[in-house]
Amino acid sequence: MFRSLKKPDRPEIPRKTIYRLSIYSRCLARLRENGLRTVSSEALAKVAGVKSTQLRKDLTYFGQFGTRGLGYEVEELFQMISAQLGTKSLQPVVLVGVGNLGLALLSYRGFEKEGFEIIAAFDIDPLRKRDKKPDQPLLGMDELEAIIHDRGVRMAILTVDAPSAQEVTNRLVKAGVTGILNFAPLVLHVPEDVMVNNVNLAIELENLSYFIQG
Amino acid sequence: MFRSLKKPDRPEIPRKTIYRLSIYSRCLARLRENGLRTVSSEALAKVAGVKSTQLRKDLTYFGQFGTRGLGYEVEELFQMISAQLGTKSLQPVVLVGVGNLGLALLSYRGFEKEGFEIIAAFDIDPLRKRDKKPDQPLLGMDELEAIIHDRGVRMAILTVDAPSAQEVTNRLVKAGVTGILNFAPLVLHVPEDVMVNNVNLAIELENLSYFIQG
DNA sequence: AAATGTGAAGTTGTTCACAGCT
DNA sequence: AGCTGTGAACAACTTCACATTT
Repeated sequence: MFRSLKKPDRPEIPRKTIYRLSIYSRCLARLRENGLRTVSSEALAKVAGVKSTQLRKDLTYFGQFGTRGLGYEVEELFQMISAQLGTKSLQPVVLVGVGNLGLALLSYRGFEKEGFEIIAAFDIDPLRKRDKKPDQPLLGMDELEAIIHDRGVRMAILTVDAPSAQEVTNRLVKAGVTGILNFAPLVLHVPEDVMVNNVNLAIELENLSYFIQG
Repeated sequence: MFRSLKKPDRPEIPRKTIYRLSIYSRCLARLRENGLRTVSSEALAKVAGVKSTQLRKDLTYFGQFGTRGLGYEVEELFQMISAQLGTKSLQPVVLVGVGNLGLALLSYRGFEKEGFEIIAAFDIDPLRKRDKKPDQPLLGMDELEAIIHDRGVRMAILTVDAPSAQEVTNRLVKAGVTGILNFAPLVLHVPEDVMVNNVNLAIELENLSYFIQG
């Protein structure tokens, strides 16, 4: 993933720290399932794949949560991170562009578990025959604005093809969306107060390919 | 995306520069399609979503390619970047884990266009009924090592579920894979000379959600 | 005049070293 | 003794300022 046009909210906390918070949160959930009550920064850092000093530094942005000589309480730390990330309440999300990838994401159960609900999907041709009928309502583009307004949607997953991506983005932004997870392989231009996270699978592969020596 | 356990190959060139090279490459391809012969760093940077100084600095790691007062030749710069990224030859890739997401990636035409070919897919249950029959051979896990050896595969896309991800990774690494694009939501542990690029969609959403103000 | 190329300055993020609790 | 919390040192990356070329 790479990000474009940052919004400098809560500017003191590094972007990467927030990113790692999500990782810590998942690791803590696993530790908790395994019945662990406390964990040291060393141990948690290991499963999260970072250095222990980095983990401790990351946490200091939010306060002090550990007990010296002992470590952190798994449950308490998990709750703190959830609160910070705002993953305690379910967030409505729309998905635009129901091709292969969009369809796969609609049936991906991972989102719900993490506090997001795809409440509707939109496509230029909602009636086209697809491999599978999604569980979510599949609507035409003309209903986009109404649903976003009515449901107070602020986030969108964009899986349309490159040529229409900017135009759809403009509509999303106008309708009130301020966060876009973009799978289209191009750089979206958006106002400063809108945030775009890009996921470009071809670039990830290309990047791997370079570093493992072409 | 985030990266774990870097391999410091060609160490002088920043990781992020390589990442942006992929973006520039796509922008140049578009400009070329539109019939442009030359482009200034200012103009290219704009479509790539970066500052022009950054683009120029990125390019200096590889040499001098521009003409002062004029700009860059689109075709020449594109060729140079392709050569650097090693995207001129087709790379064989395997995909492991044919669930919803894996199936979608198998039909994603974007990879081939960018120089990667998924030559085979593997699943613990290749005969299970799926929404769609992939174009690539869908094989059982017992054939994994043989195919990797025979075809000289060095890269893998990992779309298995979290519990089996580490075990599958160990097999991939043992068989000779040195680059893994990991979609499983956990941190893989691999030897130093193996590179993992992680794509975690839930984390991307969570991250957006934080920055747009939970 | 217009644009590149680049050393130096600035900014951001990471790691060290160790003081300070329990 | 063991482990957290953190200022200070360090490293990586970005931007500036401007010399240089066409």
